[in-house]
Amino acid sequence: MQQFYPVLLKSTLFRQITAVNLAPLLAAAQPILKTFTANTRIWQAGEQAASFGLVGAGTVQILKEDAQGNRTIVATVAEAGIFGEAYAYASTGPLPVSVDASTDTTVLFFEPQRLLNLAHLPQGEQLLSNLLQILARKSLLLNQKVEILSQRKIADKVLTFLQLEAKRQARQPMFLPYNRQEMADFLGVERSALSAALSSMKKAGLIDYRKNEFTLF
Amino acid sequence: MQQFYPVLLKSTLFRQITAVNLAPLLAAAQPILKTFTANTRIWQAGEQAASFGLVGAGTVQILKEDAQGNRTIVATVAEAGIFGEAYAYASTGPLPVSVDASTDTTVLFFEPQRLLNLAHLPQGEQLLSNLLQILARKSLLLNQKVEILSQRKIADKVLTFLQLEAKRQARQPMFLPYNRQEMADFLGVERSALSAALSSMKKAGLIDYRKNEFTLF
DNA sequence: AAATATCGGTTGGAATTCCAACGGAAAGGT
DNA sequence: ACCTTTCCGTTGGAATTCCAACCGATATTT
Repeated sequence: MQQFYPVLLKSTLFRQITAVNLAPLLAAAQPILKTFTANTRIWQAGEQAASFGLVGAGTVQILKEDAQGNRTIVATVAEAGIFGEAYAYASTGPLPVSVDASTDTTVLFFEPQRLLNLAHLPQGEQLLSNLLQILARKSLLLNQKVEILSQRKIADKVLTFLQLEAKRQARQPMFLPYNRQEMADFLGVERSALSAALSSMKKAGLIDYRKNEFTLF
Repeated sequence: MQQFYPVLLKSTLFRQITAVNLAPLLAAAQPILKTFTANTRIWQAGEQAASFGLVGAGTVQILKEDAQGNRTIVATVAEAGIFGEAYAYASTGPLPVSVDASTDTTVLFFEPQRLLNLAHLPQGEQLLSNLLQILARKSLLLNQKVEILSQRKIADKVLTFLQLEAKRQARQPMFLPYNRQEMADFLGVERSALSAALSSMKKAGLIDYRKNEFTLF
């Protein structure tokens, strides 16, 4: 377990926890450590998620599989990231998504209710505060995504997206961590339609861009 | 304050808290009680939300105001409901929405970090568990909304929406708490286009409905 | 009961987006 | 340098949605 201390200390869940307090917290939290080889399933949609995972090493992918068997990557979680926390604390019904190890992976599984008992330990409240912050920020991000997807025209989706992104990065021009296809997927539109909308907006003087570097006027 | 005990006891925040434990928890949480007359502003978009509110009496509305001054009702919060918890615990930037009292209203404002100190009190952990559950379930609801809005065709939005609703209500037929206009707003489409899609889906034998009573085949 | 308002389905043309295909530019591999 | 792959803008026709308008049915009001 000690081998994962550096990863844990840089995770959002253990943010601001000092090294000396980490061991007692972990001793009380009693995470279960499991390893997975590349391209194996960690959780299957339909299971009950009684715990949530922290990626100690490797990378996992959250997948949505529709009735026809089409796979969609919902999210990628890298080292020090956590997954399943919303399902674990909502404790409502089976998982609607599956989780795969995309590389050789080690996951620390935490029992949600056990973390609540840590409040009396040194920095136990910090840990709970981190957990609340993680869930709260996820809600805000999803709220923003809903706001974008609620726009009916591609140009409006782009503008809403860029306005939020400009606030987040607090600088112009901004660099988007997406290529056109990924950006189109995020906005819920066709890549070619997005390209057309972007060049028309550039022509109209609303925005400027070159590759992933965008300016909003 | 005692007058609000019945409301608090039926709120999701104090769910499962017994009457005898309520007073000590409130004494430590020290919510600030404020009253508002109908149609007055509680929070203005742009402010920092340092606390979150629990509606002790009345009803409040969460509003989004765009650059042109158009108001959109994002949510309505009734007695015993809470608002602003995600912004309070995310502690990230100014409010993107405003909050109005739609009737004469009393609000209890809680300091987010103060609730973390309650863990050692009787049922203090229950309170934190409730808080985590509230945030977690909000994330799941938003996830579902994103899933619906990501569908590009109205028929697919309707099907996704009805499938999720059928799971939630666990019975057929199901009753939707929306009229057509509200349903169209929720799905992010035009009312007339929704009506057309619904009747075409009924003709195709995919669904059946009469007013708000829907069946999914 | 009559008048009024609300709600939901329909319709037709305009606007928008999808979809498949193509091609040039850039990046990566051998 | 050559080949291959990936990325992105463009194009044209099909499909879908928007938008305004209209209508009948069903409440609601007076």
